[in-house]
Parts: sequence; C-alpha cells; structure tokens
Amino acid sequence: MFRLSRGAEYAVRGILYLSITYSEEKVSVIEEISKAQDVPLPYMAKLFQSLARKGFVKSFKGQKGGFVLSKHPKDISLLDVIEAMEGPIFLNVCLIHDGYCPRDKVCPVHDVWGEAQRVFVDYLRKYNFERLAVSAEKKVRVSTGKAKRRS
Amino acid sequence: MFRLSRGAEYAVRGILYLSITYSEEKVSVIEEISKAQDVPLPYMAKLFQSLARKGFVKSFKGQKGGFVLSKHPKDISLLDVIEAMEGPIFLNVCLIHDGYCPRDKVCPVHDVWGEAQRVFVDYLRKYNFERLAVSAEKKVRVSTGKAKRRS
DNA sequence: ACAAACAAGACCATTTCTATCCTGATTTAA
DNA sequence: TTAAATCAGGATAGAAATGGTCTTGTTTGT
Repeated sequence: MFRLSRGAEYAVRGILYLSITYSEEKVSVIEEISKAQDVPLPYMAKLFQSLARKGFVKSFKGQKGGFVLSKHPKDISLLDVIEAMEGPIFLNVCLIHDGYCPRDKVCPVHDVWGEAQRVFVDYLRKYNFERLAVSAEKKVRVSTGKAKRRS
Repeated sequence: MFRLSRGAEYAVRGILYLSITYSEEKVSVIEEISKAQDVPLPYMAKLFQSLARKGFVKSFKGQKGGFVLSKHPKDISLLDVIEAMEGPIFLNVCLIHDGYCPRDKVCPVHDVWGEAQRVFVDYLRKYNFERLAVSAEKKVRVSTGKAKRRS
C-alpha cells in the first residue's frame, strides 16, 4: 500500500505551521498547533516529542514554553520529515539494500522499482518548507478572496 | 509506508512467469509457478484465484488443468497488476477523490502529492509484461554467462 | 508554591498483512 | 465409474503496523 501514514502527514502539517509563523520568532504550544492543523492533541504531542528528539524542533518546558523550528524552513525538505517519521523510503522490499534480494540478478522488475524510487525520492527532496509555506500563504489569499494590494 | 505489498509482488512474479512462457501455449499449474517464483504455494494459489476472478488469467480444473494468461502480456501493465491486488494507488488519503480533503484549498502539500502520484502511476503504466519478460530473458542470459550466438 | 508546558512510557483498539488449512467442485484418464 | 489432479471458496490465525489515549513525571516562569 503506497500510502503516506497519518503520522507523517501530521508531522508535515506541524512543521508547515511552524514554517509559516517562523519569521515571527514566537514559540507555539502544542494545543495551538494541533488546533490550527486539525490534529488530535495527544497524538500531535507525541509526534512533536519525536520531532524534537530528531532535531527538527526545539522544545521549551514550563510557562512560556512551546516549540520552534530548530532550522530554517528552507533547510527542511518534505523528504526529511517523511523519512523521519516512516524511516527510509523503499518502494519494494527488494530495494532495502544492495544484495538484499536474491533474485535481483534475474528479476526485471528490480530495476523498474529502483528507478521509480529514485524519481520519487528526488521529487520529495525538491520541496522545502520555505517554499511550501509561501504556497500556503498564496492559497489562503486566493481561497479567502483577499487579493494582494496592487502597488 | 510507501511499500509494495507482498501480495502484489507475488502477483507480479506470477504474471511474469506466465508471460515468459506465453508463446509456448502451455498451461502452468500453481505448484510449478510458485516454485519457479519462490512463493509459498498456498498463498500463490489464493492469489491466482483472485487474478482469475479479475480476468488476468484463465483457470482450468482437473487433470491437465492450470492457468494461462487471458490477455497478451503486452496488454498487461505493472500498474494493472498492482492496482488489482492493492486497489487504486493514492499516495495520500487527501487524494482519495476530489473534495475528499477539506483542507486541499489551503494545503500546499496537496498539489505536491497530486503531481507525485501522477508521475508514479504513469511510470508504472509504461511497463507491460511483454517488455518485462524480454528484460528477464536478457538478464538470465547475462547472469548465466550464456552469450547470444553471433549471427 | 502553583500552574503551564513538555517528556516518556505504557497501553489499547483496529486494521492490514501474510499465510495456512479444510472442504468442495470439476475434469481427465485409466 | 472411479481415482487422481487441480482449482474454488471460505474460515481462520498470528504478527505487525497504525492511530490514538492516558498517566505520571519534570521543568520553568510568576
């Protein structure tokens, strides 16, 4: 089943939220993030623990605590976040590592998967969160009918 | 988890086997197919029941029974077989159908997934089993050191 | 000292995946 | 007509992944 897990999807949303508010230099608490991105709060809390351990966000305890990105949004790719949550991407078990599959020498599909994976992974790597945050703001402007003021 | 299921992988192998022997106009029994492709026999048997119901293979009962492809290998794509076993490919739940995701109007990642899926699916559709069977034969020749006789 | 936050781990229900097994129906050949 | 070969269909089952909750602790600012 070629499907993004909920966990990874939620993590992407969380990082996206922090990317959009990044320039404001504020810390965001989990409740705020989970409400804004429509993710169950306790689940989001768990996800952010994991994102903190993996170095995507910095956490602060206590009053005035919360989360901030620990890198610039432009230095975080979609691939980074997805692989952080799901582990490395392998479209087929036969690609887990070179030589893993005893049939790869005679299997014509092996190469097909290899190439598909390369294309897919490269594609996800192309998107960083600065870029996504900009698109998000554009989309919101369009969908709420707020045109950009003409200069 | 972006991973091909075992079931789909085995189905691909099964169809591949029948594609390679297609021109010989023989029926193959499940035991032969499962041994050749190194798949647990009872599992392969189940898979072929399903492949038969879905029109990929014709089955014959009784002595001299077995399976044959019901279409020419060139008319079966990798995508066909995979979707038959796993259902339609959606890289993200948000793509299940237009309007399914309430956030797609403001979510910048939605379009990224849409495009990635289009590329991926088109890629799998490009490969038909005639092509794969030919590659397989080439690979076997190379790996067994049997060079093609020079004309 | 208290309240607001995150940290960590246990826990749990559901679904999916992988696979097996048993019984039955059909066909061919002896 | 009987036996053997072969597929059909359904039930079952264990393991893993998924998605999510809860409880208990720790840290920090006021």
